[in-house]
Amino acid sequence: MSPPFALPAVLHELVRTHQTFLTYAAIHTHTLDLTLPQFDIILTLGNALDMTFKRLGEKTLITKGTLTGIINRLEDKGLVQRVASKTDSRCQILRLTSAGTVLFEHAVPEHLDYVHRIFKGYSPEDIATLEAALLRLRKSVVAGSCVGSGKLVDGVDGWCDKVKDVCKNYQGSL
Amino acid sequence: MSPPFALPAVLHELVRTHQTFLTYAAIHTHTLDLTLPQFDIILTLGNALDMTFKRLGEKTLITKGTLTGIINRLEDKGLVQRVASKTDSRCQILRLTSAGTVLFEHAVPEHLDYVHRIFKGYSPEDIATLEAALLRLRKSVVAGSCVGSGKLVDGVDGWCDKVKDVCKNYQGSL
DNA sequence: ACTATTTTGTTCTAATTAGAACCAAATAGG
DNA sequence: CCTATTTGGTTCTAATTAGAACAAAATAGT
Repeated sequence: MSPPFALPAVLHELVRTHQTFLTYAAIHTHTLDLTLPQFDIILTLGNALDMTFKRLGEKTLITKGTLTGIINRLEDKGLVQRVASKTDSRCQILRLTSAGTVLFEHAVPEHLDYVHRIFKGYSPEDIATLEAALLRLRKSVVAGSCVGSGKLVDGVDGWCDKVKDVCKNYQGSL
Repeated sequence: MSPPFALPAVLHELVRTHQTFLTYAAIHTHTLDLTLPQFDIILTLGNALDMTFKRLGEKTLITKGTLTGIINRLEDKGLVQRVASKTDSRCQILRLTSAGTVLFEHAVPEHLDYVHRIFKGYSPEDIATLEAALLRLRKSVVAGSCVGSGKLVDGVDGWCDKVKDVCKNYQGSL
């Protein structure tokens, strides 16, 4: 029986599906002695040149305070290096080391094969429909943020901007 | 341009939609000086009697090591109390205090109104379709776990059981 | 009745999360 | 050219995450 006060079942399912996926994906990355965020960064750096912290944060959705710590740990593992930018003294360029590149070339195709198993019974249309449904939901969350004056309750400003910031457009992989 | 190695865009969208929803939901719970996991526990305890740690962990998908810490902090806030079980000395029964009940009665309807804004433009069919699609994805993740012998690579056992454990059936709210 | 196994919640650890405060560098504006 | 503002990355904080190890209690099996 449904309790008298409950979040919509669809949101519960969103959280649960997300958690199940993370658990599944982490099982493989743990065999590489990497956490999911660490692997995500290796994947992102392997696909681009001259990545700054700012760009990496945008692509991986990791906030900058957190990102500094993760990069430190990847540096300690010898997989990532920081290079000072020649054009902006505030910036550092992040690159995979030789070991990081070797890991990228071996582990990423393996991981993608592993992840693609999820969609064994899906048609391309099924995948496109699900992706569109999720995008719609994400846009609705942002739209929900913007109802009214932008204030949820008296005294709480800026929440519309905050959700939009998370939702901001960007290109790139997970 | 799509990078040569990337996770399926639909999974990227799942992660992003989930994060956007959490950010949105947290904006409201922060006005109550509660984090999302804390609020989730208040919501769950307010809807049930005689909740044990085990049952609460199952309903909220919070692992037990984490749950102990969150309950401690809610106890410190005077919102939750532990009561020894009369039937099993290992167990403690978790209940909302008077203050916790007052908070539940005021804050939860407000939060549900806030969350329901997301679905302003959705028909009941839209919501049901999305929920079914997410459930299918979650089941596919579990099915992906079970391909082959249950071993991802040599030396890694039990991952099928691990994902199934996360995916285990249960009733209740988020 | 006894032994072996499982279960419940706690403690502990390493990593991540989000975000504020900070400082130096870059940019905007007059 | 100067002042004000914004930006990029670091440091710091509190909370959460996942999961192993543990001890005591309950259950299973003989």
